[in-house]
Amino acid sequence: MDATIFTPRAPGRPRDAETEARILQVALRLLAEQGYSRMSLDAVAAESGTSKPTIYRRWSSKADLATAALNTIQFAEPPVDTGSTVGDLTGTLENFSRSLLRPNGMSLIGTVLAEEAHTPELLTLFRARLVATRRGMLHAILLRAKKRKELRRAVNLDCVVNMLVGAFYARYLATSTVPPDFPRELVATIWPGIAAISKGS
Amino acid sequence: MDATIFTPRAPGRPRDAETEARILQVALRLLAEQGYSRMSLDAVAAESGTSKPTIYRRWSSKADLATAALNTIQFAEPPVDTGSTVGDLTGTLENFSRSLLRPNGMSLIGTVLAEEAHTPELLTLFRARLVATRRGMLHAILLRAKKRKELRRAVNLDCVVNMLVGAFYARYLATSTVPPDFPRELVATIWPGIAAISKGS
DNA sequence: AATGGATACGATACAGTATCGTAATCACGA
DNA sequence: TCGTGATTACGATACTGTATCGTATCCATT
Repeated sequence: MDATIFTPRAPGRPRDAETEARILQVALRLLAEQGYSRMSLDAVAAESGTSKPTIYRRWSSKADLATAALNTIQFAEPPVDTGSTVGDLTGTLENFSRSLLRPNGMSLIGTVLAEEAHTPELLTLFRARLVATRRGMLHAILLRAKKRKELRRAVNLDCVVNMLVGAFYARYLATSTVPPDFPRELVATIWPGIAAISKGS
Repeated sequence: MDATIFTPRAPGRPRDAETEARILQVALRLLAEQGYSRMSLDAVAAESGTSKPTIYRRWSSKADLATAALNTIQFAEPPVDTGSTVGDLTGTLENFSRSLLRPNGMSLIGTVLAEEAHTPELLTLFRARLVATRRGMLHAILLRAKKRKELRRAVNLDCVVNMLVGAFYARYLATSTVPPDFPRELVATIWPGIAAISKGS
């Protein structure tokens, strides 16, 4: 009885799913490379080997296409599990660092922030799909550690997450680079301040 | 013999210095509100009560005007000196929080990041004028503390600066808000990890 | 006499729509 | 099995209205 099982009749020529994927892929790249307002649908159509009407048949506006493109970003990285809290934090941050340093990773963040006033749905979606996911992973690691009594009771987990994640933004804003051992250094710097028992440095 | 002492001849009608200031002020506001590519010179001219040729007589291009506008941001806040390292850090971060929450403070950061590929001079200037200044103040506070033996010897000061500053970016990216006691909480969270002697929590 | 400012202009780019001929898929009938 | 028509998607192109950057022309000011 489920319409998704007995495929409902499709009267005419079916849409090409590959075309759809190609458009979204190009749109996401241009969004990151050039920012929202510089991303033109003419360019998206040309680079994806299609045409504007084909795009508008699928998405109702530029903003609609942009959010759909953002929505295709998949969070492929599985949760890290190294056995130790420090290792899990470091591993998760290393994944973060890689995705941030992907070409135009920071530009994409800049774009959604810059468009907050004009196209707020971009930031909303970015939050729900990427920011929240990443923060949730870090938060889960810290919460587990807290339940194991590895952390001081008074530690504000959100505050720690903000510092760990934000350090990458600050570093990039200052230098456009992030060294490979940055995640390890971050964890090493913050751990003595949040760990339950302060052993020797 | 110095031309700046004996005012040099002014051949024609002198420029109005107030006009210049008004243009820059409007340009900076629109840059933050709408982003670089949406900031139109027509709007700048209209809102500053002047016209485009008047703008182009002073700055050679849109990018030139935008960088000049960025360059007018003054770092009025004096260095904080409360007598204690924790107090200085907190006070400096509170200043930071205020400037960040000024309307469109984060949008401006987003714009310079998003424009990194297309108009890199914005990010370069933003770094030199604002990022470096703020980081320098925090770094100085930490370095002074280190010389007073208040910090562990192994602490990486840059790393701490990145975490303190970055936490604001991360928080804003996640929620678009920063609570008033955020600076205090940040310092409270990181201090036990970097202080030389760990006293009771 | 030389520069200031304002209006108007040219050139270009963009979002979104319309049209045209073609290709793909289905339903139906021979 | 083969063909025919109906229906929808497709790429290509052109178009409309608007926004934009940067410049030229004109009069006012000093």
